[in-house]
Amino acid sequence: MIDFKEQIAGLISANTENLTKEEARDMLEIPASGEMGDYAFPCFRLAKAARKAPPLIAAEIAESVRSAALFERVNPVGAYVNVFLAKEVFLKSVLSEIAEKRDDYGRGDIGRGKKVIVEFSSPNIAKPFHIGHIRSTVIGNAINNIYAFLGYDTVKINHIGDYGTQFGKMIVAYRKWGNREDVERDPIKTLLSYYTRFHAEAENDASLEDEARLAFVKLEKGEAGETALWRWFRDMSMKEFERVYGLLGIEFDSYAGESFYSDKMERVVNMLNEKGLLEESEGAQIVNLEKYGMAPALITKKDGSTLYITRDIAAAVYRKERYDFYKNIYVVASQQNLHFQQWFKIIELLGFDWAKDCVHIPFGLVSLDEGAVSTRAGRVVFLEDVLNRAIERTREIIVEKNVNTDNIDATARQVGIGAVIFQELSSNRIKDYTFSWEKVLNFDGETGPYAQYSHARASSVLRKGGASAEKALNAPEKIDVSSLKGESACELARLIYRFPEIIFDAAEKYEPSVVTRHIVDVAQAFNKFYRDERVLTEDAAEKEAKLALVFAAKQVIKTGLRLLGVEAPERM
RNA sequence: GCGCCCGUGGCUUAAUGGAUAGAGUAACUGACUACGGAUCAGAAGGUUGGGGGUUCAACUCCCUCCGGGCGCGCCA
Repeated sequence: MIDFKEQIAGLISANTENLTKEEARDMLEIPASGEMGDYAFPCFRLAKAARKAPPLIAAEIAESVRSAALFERVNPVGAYVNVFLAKEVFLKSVLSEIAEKRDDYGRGDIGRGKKVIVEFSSPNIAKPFHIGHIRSTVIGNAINNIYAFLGYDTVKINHIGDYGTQFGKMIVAYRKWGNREDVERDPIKTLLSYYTRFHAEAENDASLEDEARLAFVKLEKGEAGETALWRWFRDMSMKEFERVYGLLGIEFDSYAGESFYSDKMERVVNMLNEKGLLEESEGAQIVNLEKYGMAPALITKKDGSTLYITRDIAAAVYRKERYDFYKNIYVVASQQNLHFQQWFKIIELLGFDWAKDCVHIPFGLVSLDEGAVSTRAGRVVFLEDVLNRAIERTREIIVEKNVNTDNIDATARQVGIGAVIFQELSSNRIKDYTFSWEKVLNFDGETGPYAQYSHARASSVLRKGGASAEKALNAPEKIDVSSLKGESACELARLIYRFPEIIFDAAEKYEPSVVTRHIVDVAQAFNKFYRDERVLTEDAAEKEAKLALVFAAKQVIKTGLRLLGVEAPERM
C-alpha cells in the first residue's frame, strides 16, 4: 500500500527550506472534515525561520507540489496547505492492499524478535471474580493482542493472588468453622463466608490476627498441613476462574502467581542487603525512598514474612532471567501507582538497567451505585452474572427480532460477551466509572452489538454479491474504482486506510479504546455509505468495486474486534 | 497534611498545542412492497469546573482555587 503520508511529507520537505521529511511528516494533520482534504499541512511554525506570513508560505508550498500525480488538488487555505489525494490512486491502493492481505491487514513487524510480557487479570484466590476484575482482564488481553499483531512475541501472565496473610486468615477460619462438604459445593462463596466471619470475629478478638499471621509464616515455611489446605483452596478457585475465562475467550501462557515466587524472595532480600538498601525500622525491613519523594517500601514484616512488593521484585527479576523481555507490562489498577513507582525505583537502585522497560498500565476504579465494591460488605456484582445476563438479553433480542442465525446459542454468546467487553474498552482506561446494568445491557448506539451488526450486514451484502465479490477480491488490480468517488465511499476508505496507524497508536499509548473508537467510526461510515449508495447494482464494474469496499470495511471491523477480544459473527 | 489521577451538552464520552469542540444516549421529528430498522436522516442541546499565565494558536502546557476519586508501614 502506498504510504501517502510519507509521500506528501517527502514532496513538501523537498520544496521547503530547512524542513526534513520527518519533521514534515510529524506536522501533517488529518483535517476535521473530509471536505478540507485528506491531509493538511499547517505552516505556522515555518513562519519565523522563513520570515514570511504563514498564508504566504502555504500558498508557495501548494504551488510547488500541486503538479504531483499523487494529488487531485492542493488548496492553500489560510495557513494550511490542504491536500486532496487523487481518488483513484488512493482507492485502488487501499482496496487492493486489503484484498491481498485480508486478516493480515494492519499486521506489523516492528516487534519481531522482541519479547513482551503482559501481566493482567490476576484475581485473588478464594475471592469472587467480580465486576472490578473485568478491567485488568479485558484491557490486558487487548493490549496483548495488539502487541502480538505488531509482531511482538508476547507472554500472557496471570499473576494469581494466591499468597499472603489472607491465606493465613483463611486457614485459621476454615479450621475453626469450616467443613469440606460446604466448600466443595460452592467453593468461593463458602470460603468467602469464612473470611468474612474471620474479620467480624477478629474485631473483638485480636489474637485471631496473630494466629493468622502465624499460619502464613508456617505456609511460607512449607509446613504440610497449611500447604495442603492452601493448595486445595487454590485448585478449587482456579476452576471457577477458568469458567469466566472460558466465557470471555481468554487464555494465559502462565499462571505463575505470587506463590510461585515463594522460594525466590530470599535472594531478593539478600540483593537488597548487599546493595545496602535495607534498613530496619520498627522491627520491619524497609527501603527508604524519601530521597525520591516516596513513602518507604516494606520488604519484610517484623515476623520475617514477606509482603507483595517483595514478590513483585522477585517476579520481575525472575522474568528478566527467564524471558529476557523487551518490555514488562503490568495492567493493574491505578490505586497501586505508588506501589509500582516504589518497586520500579528499587529495581533501578539494585542496578538493573531494565527497570526502564517495566511499565505500569493503570486504569480507573469501578464502583457500584451503592458505593465501592466490597465483597465483605456484600456490595458486589459477579462478573459471571454480568456475562450471563448479557447473553440472556441477547437471546431475547434475537428471538424478538426473529433473526436468522445458524446457532442461537453461539450467536447470543458472541454478541452478549462482545457487548460487555466492548463497553469496557470504549473509553480511556484511566477514567473511573460506576457500573450500571442499564448501560451494559444497552445494545444501541456506539456499542459492541452495533459494530457486530455492521459487520454482519456487510457480510450479508457480500454473500449476496457472491461471484462479483470473489472476482474483485481475487483480481484487485482490475477493480474500476471510478464509481467510488462519492463522499461517503471516500470517507469510509480514508478510515480503512488509517487502521494500521490506529493500531500502532493504540500500542504506543497502551490504550485499546483507540481501536474501539476507530471501529465505531468505520461502522458509522459503512452504514452511511450503505444508505447513500446501492451496492448490488446492475453495472458489473460498479458492483465489484463497491463489494471490494464493503469487504474492506468488514475486514477492518472484524480485525479490530478480534484485537479487542470480541468475535464478529456473520449473522446476528 | 503530602502525592497521584479525574472534571467537556441532562447522562456517557472524543479530540499527536492547530481550522466551525466531534460522537453516542435520553427526549422530539422523520425513513423499511431494492442490498439486514441492533440501522439511517433531521432538529435541539457547549462561556470544555472558576481565575490567571505561556503561545501566532489552549479542552490540551504552567500557576492557583473549587469539586470528586485513589494512595500514603507490617493487606494485596
